[in-house]
Amino acid sequence: MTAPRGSVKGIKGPATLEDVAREAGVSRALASLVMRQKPQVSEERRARVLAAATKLGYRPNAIARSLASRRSSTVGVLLNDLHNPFFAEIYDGIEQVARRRGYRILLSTGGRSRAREEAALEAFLESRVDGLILVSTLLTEAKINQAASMAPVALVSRTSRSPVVDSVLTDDVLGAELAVAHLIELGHRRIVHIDGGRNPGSRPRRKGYERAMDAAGLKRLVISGDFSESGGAEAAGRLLALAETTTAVLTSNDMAAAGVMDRLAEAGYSIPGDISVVGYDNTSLAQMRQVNLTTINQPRGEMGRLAMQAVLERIEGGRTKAVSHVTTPTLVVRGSTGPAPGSS
Amino acid sequence: MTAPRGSVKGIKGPATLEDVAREAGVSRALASLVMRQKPQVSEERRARVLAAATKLGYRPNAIARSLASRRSSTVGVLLNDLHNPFFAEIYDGIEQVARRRGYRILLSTGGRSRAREEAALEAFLESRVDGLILVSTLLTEAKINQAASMAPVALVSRTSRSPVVDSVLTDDVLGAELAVAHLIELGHRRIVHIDGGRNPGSRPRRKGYERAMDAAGLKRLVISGDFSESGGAEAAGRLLALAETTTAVLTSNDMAAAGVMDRLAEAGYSIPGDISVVGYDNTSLAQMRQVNLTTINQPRGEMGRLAMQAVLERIEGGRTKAVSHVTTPTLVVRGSTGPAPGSS
DNA sequence: CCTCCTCCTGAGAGCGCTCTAATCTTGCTC
DNA sequence: GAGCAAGATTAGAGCGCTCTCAGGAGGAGG
Repeated sequence: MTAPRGSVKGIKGPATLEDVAREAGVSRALASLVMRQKPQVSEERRARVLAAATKLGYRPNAIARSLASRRSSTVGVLLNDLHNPFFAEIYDGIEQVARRRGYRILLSTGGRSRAREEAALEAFLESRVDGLILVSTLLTEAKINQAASMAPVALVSRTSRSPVVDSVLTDDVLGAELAVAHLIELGHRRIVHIDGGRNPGSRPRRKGYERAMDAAGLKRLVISGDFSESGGAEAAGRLLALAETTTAVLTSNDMAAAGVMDRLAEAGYSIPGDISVVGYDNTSLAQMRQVNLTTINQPRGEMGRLAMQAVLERIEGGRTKAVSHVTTPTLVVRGSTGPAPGSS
Repeated sequence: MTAPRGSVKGIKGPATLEDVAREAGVSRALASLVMRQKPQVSEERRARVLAAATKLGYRPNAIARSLASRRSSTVGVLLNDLHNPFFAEIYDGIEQVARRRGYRILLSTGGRSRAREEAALEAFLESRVDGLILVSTLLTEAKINQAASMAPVALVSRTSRSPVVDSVLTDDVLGAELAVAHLIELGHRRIVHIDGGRNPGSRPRRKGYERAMDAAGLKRLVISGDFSESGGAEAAGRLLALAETTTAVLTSNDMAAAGVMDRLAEAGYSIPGDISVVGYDNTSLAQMRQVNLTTINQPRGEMGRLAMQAVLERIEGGRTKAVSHVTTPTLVVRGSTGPAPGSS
């Protein structure tokens, strides 16, 4: 038994506003006003239209609505990696605001590939999203600016010199400094930084490390890595091969830190007995007791919320001046850091 | 300096197909044929249209296209929890097929709340998605069937008696049996199951546990839990309070297993020395050396791919008979399981 | 009882594109 | 060179909705 679709004659799709209006005995325009909850409709008519809509199982066609109103009420969100729990919480913040304000979210992932991010961006633009949130994107400035000429853009965890793009970031220089200060306080002197390669956010973290090390008069050593577990493990391998005596490692994200810890443990080092490890992001991963990682927290939910709000301010509020929200990172001490060996 | 949008007169938006056609000196219909890569167009005209499109920076309006063609080329994907890495990989599989076949994905998360899932479903339907993939959804059969009357639906990790809905699942009964068999082989006799509460997939896993225990003539003990770390920890707490002597715990997902391990370790038990723990899903979490969890693998990427293919078969192939793909789980032995204490 | 205002209501013109049906070209055949 | 099939191109009618605007219904004021 197939469910009867729509109403009266022949093969008709879902009920349209026209059908509802006819059923209620009013004009299509009036029915439209009711569906959009406009005030200038008499209670009696409103009730009649609503009843008709329910009777016919009417469901507004968002596509037609978008075409006619020239607004899609949709914001495109581009995450570069769904697997990183860091992004899930940013998404939560975005989603929360979107839901409250009646916006839909079109989500895409770049899969850590620039080409795929470009394709996703193009798809967003074709879908005529009203706004765009690019999280830790790999896109070039040029592409971002081009997109910004079509719809408001907010960047998360990525800076931009563009005057037409909003951004939400954490003071990563400070974050890294916090981490290094913590290690120094624990007596560490040989502190290595495994950086995040070309990922956005990687550079300021390295800079914070360098600045803090310089300020303390300590020798810097940076090993290149990336934002993944395997990248961290691989970098740790290279660190071990250097035969440098190191007592602490600052990584540039938690996943990389987990990889580093793996590799070090495998090589027989005890953490934090022999080597202390600090991550970055305070993802759910770091919070797990088995990982128990000292790390730098970024207020992710808040960041997502700020980004969505920034976009909405441009869409609905007409703001045109770029804003940049810089949130403050905090140090979260857990079990992966301890006194430097030999320092009483 | 604001970027000039579109072309000629006044405040015009982005270039339209009409503009392109005019620029190329052909009809709108012809330009449309070119944009849709239809073959019946002479090379000369095709090139002219393409050149005009490039010149004007034309970008097809997906909304207008959807309205006119009555297909959105979009599939809605509802994940119930973005934080569970299990879902990220299913999404990868879905996305991979979607990309290859030219479909967009509209993603929503239910946030583990049925009300929010219902709202998300409604939004999908209003957006006139061509198909729907519900992953481990909390939605009622009635809602699912109603949705299925509007667009093809595929369920992942959730069964349905409905004859109009496709489903992709893992043989969870077998999975749990595999886990129990493994534990028995290691000499365990007192094996407790911490189940997944009302989450889809939880029931067959419990059934597999019960069946395997019965078959071995062992006493069953099920403690209710859920699919989260905190739920696992909490259930482990209740297990400890029972003062039962237990040597092995089978949880119903990896996150819960991590919570269980936390709680047990905190209570002074060594894993797997005193108690063995088995998870379920083989998420990236289980693979981490720090967690190193013996677990049951589900072919997630494959499951996502199958779901997307099933939906496409209905959209494009016109299939109407329901299919149900059952994938085979496998046991992945890691460090969280070992011989039962006392069994040589 | 008529005018002016304030509210409502309904007609109609699109939004940018697809798609069917009709028209126009060509290239062949005989 | 007429006749015609096959291929290339175009006109035109929507898809379902929003939105502007003219016009109608009441009520207050004169």
